[in-house]
Amino acid sequence: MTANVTQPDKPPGSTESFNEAAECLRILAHPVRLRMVQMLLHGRYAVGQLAEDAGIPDNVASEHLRLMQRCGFFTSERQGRRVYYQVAEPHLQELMNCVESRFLG
Amino acid sequence: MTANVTQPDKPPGSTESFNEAAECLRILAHPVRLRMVQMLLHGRYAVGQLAEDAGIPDNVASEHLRLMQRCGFFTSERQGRRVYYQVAEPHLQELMNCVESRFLG
DNA sequence: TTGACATATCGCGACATTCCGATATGTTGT
DNA sequence: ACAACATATCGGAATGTCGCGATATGTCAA
Repeated sequence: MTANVTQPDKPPGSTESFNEAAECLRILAHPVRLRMVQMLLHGRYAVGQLAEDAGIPDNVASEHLRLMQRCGFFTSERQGRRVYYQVAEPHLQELMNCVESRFLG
Repeated sequence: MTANVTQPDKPPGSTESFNEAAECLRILAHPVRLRMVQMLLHGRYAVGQLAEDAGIPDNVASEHLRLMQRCGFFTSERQGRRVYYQVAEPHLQELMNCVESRFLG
């Protein structure tokens, strides 16, 4: 038995779990996408509204939203000409709280 | 006054703040770096130990650690031939809790 | 000083991300 | 049908990221 006195307890977590977590954080790690998440946690917005708020063209906003939809963050719902996005991942609220308390509080 | 009934309250946050937050999350958004943060939140480790734990060469580990040091996550302290890193950003614990509760719980 | 160990740095190729213009699809009103 | 609007998709260019090998720096023991 090799007694390692200094560090006996390594925290658990599989490689696969860290890959998932990292991929999820990578999606979140963009200023425009962060803002969109924050907006959609507070209300109901369509693509054009989010684009205007972020100061970017509509197609770019659409690409960001599609990316976040594909990884499960959002769902979308068409209503007339507009497409409204909404938060689908419950942990986004908690994560955003951490981010806000560090950078916006 | 233009009354927008559906969305009267946009959440606050400057562009600069979102840039900072996104940059910080981008650093965190890597499986090896996530694991290193988790390890260093639980104990005291040197470069070689973290490299072995993650299954990567020492120089690659050193690069990841340097990156996280430059953005304020860690500080380092030489002790003999080894260099020990430690957490310097207090919000890392809270952020890691969020990540763990979502992906490792 | 020499050799072995531990960490850090550099240059480079492979790959991913981001944004843009152009174009396509879907919706509404006339 | 058509035109105007809203969103989505595609190709490509610029930029960034990642991991590697090679090499440099720092430390200890003999």
